[in-house]
Amino acid sequence: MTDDAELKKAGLKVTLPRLRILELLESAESPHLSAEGIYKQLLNAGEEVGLATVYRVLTQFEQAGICIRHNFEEGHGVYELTPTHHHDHMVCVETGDIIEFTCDDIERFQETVAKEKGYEIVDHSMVLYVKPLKK
Amino acid sequence: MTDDAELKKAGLKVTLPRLRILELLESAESPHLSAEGIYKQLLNAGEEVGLATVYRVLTQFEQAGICIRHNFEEGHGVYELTPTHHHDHMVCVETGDIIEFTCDDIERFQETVAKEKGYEIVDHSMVLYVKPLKK
DNA sequence: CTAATTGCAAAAGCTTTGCAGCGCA
DNA sequence: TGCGCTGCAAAGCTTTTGCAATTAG
Repeated sequence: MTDDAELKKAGLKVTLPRLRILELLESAESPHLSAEGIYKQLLNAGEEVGLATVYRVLTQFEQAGICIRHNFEEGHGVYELTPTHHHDHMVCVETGDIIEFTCDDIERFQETVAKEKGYEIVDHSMVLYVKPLKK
Repeated sequence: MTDDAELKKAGLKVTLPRLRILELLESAESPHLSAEGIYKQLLNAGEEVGLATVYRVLTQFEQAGICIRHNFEEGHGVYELTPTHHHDHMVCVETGDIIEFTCDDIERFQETVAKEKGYEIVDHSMVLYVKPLKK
């Protein structure tokens, strides 16, 4: 689906700020971006956009299911395109690198443990804070 | 260990605000408290304390290992006494209830998956957002 | 045309910090 | 006594909101 169609499907008018932000999220270089980061990249690229618009668009994208927001312990939100396949994250405490991973076994145990307590899972967040293994 | 000794061990002078905050954290009724929540409880109890002091004391407690801070997706930090036995949390999206749970199997898989990526775990946060099972 | 969208500036919410005075050891 | 601690007020950060001007459809 084109970006254009994606926005229309979400009931959003196709505007330049929205297209640019969507493109940034889709670009492979930095799949995890903060609002501030997106704003700065747009400014550097010569786009005229307000920080408030970035926040508004990201919120709309999130509600439309286009992207999701993480709250790692960094003091600000981090956005990524809604993954086709669910995954979780490790954050390297030394480099700040964000590593994606999946673990079906863990998911299965999460379901089990929730059921034991009388609940069903709506969503979950799992972040491993890690450091590189010594060689 | 007495509260008094606990503070001294952390290199902190034994003061009224610190004792009161430590008592609140230890009280079984509300093991998960926000800075604001602690502040209000102290005011209601007739204690004279500043919100800034509550934040400072909680930060000191955290650095001393007395308590830990969680960042659930509520827009503010939540503190609890450092658990003797590690556990994770479920947050009920309907009632706001916080349920503690442990799952050794999950912990084991986390170690494994981190090692596969060339890292070792420093810390982790796992929060399941759940809703009650329909009967 | 007209409701949606935008940029700017102001404000809001949580948390931290500067500072002068107070209090524990 | 002396350094740590406290309360208050002010400032910092991320994020949200009000508003008038602009724009997509």
